[in-house]
Amino acid sequence: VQEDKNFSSLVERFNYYIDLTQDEESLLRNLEKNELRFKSRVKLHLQNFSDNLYVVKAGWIYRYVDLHNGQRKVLRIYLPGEIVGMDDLALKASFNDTMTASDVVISPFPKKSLEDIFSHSPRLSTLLFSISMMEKAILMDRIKMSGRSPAVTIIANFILELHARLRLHSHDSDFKTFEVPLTQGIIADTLGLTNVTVSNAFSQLDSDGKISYSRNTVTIHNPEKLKQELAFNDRHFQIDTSWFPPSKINSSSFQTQIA
Amino acid sequence: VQEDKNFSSLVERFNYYIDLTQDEESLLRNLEKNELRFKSRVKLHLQNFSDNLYVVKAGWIYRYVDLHNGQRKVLRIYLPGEIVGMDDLALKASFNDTMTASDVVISPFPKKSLEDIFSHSPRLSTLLFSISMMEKAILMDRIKMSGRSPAVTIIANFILELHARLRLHSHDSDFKTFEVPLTQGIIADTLGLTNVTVSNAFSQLDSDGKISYSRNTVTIHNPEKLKQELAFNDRHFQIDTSWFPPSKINSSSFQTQIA
DNA sequence: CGAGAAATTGAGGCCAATCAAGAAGTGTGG
DNA sequence: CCACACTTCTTGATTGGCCTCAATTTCTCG
Repeated sequence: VQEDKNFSSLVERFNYYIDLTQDEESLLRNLEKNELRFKSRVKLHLQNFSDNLYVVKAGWIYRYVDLHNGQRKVLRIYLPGEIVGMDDLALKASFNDTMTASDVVISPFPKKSLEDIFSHSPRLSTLLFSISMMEKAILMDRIKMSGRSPAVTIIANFILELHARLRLHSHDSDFKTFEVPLTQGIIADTLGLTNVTVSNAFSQLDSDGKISYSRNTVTIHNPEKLKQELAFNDRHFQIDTSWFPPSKINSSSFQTQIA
Repeated sequence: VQEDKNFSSLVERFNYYIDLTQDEESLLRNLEKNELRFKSRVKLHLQNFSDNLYVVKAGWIYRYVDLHNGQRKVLRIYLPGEIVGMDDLALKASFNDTMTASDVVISPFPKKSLEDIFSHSPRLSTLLFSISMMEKAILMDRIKMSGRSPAVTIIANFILELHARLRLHSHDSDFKTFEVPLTQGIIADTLGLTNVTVSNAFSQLDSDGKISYSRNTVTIHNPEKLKQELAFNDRHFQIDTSWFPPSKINSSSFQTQIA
């Protein structure tokens, strides 16, 4: 768990794509000025997501719904630097439940704070929009997979996606081992499979010498080779920033607002 | 096919959510000032989507990829008022193919034009962002479905989604019959099923008295009841606009730009 | 009217779900 | 440090639904 109070997971992530100006950085840091801490495997009884959003500073969080047939479906897993609630931004109310998968630190901020960004920084707005479009492309990749592909392929793709998302924050160029604080049951509910199938798939991937998984630690033995085999598209490294507006901040009232 | 040159499908759609000012309307109309027409069932050899986006003014379009195993996967179907290419906005290049499902009219505009919107109208930017987030929520609904649900349920949900999307443009309060210019093969490729399964599912839905499908015309006999049965979430009617910035247009250079 | 595309219907095989039981891992209090 | 309860993971046998292959009928449009 991150201990540095001044650390901003959003700034780290956004800085990956564009060089943030001081003003832009302030706008982002403004969203992470408060902190909440929670233990692992607890349900978050957050206020309605129509009022607040939550930046994940550290730890893993997931959102799910209970279906009428008794099954549970995990809709999305949130990693550090991602914003819980953004997906429901357009909705007036959300009926998803939220749980922590590990010890977490999150920063709540009111939806209204997004207005600051949209009103004052066209460039940040554009990046925020582009990141969301990228996440949409990833969702489409998942839909591309899910259509009756063999379970082993689905799981392998899922692991590759986690790998790609985590690598943004890793400074290790040979990044192939990471912790996944998820039970196989949660993974199953994410992918629309059963824990039995997930278990079998992992054994097979292991005996095929592709991915080993034990005690919540995953190792992809040859990430590049596996990506090629599965035609996996690593979306996270490529955002087209060529058409972005300049970084000038609109309106002179800005400085006073964030002060 | 829409014949009125001044008709803007974007304005119609956006006006559903907020009352557009004159300036905002001009910004949107600016995206639809050119027109291209294509016949049904043709492949669109458009310029790379990294440069241009396309507003669908009339007709249906779909994008797909050919998978290595010989299967085809339809990634998304575009209806009037939707923008082809927005999903790849963040990508530097896109390798999806595009086909028309019916006779279509589309309006190309350069990606740079989006910058105008982001730079000059925070309120439109926010709406554009919210609509994209709504589409993301819909994608998640599809993922929620696709996890090993019975084929009949998947198909029924798909039909309900089309119904909800089309209703935005229909002024019929008792909207239950509409044309779907898609073959069962295309539907199958959209949902990750086979044409055989789609056919069987439609027969069953028909004999259950829920949905009838013949000659590309769908009738949902009791939309509200079916929505309830399937716990279908109609996302399209509810966008939370409460936190939107005011409609003022930034920068005095705006009027000259769109003149 | 005729040819090609699309939809229907049927038989057989395969993969993941389900059900079930046992093993391994995790956390707690004595 | 161990004992105990609980969760998670593994392994096996059976079942069911969708895919595949294939033949026929219906639709569409020049």
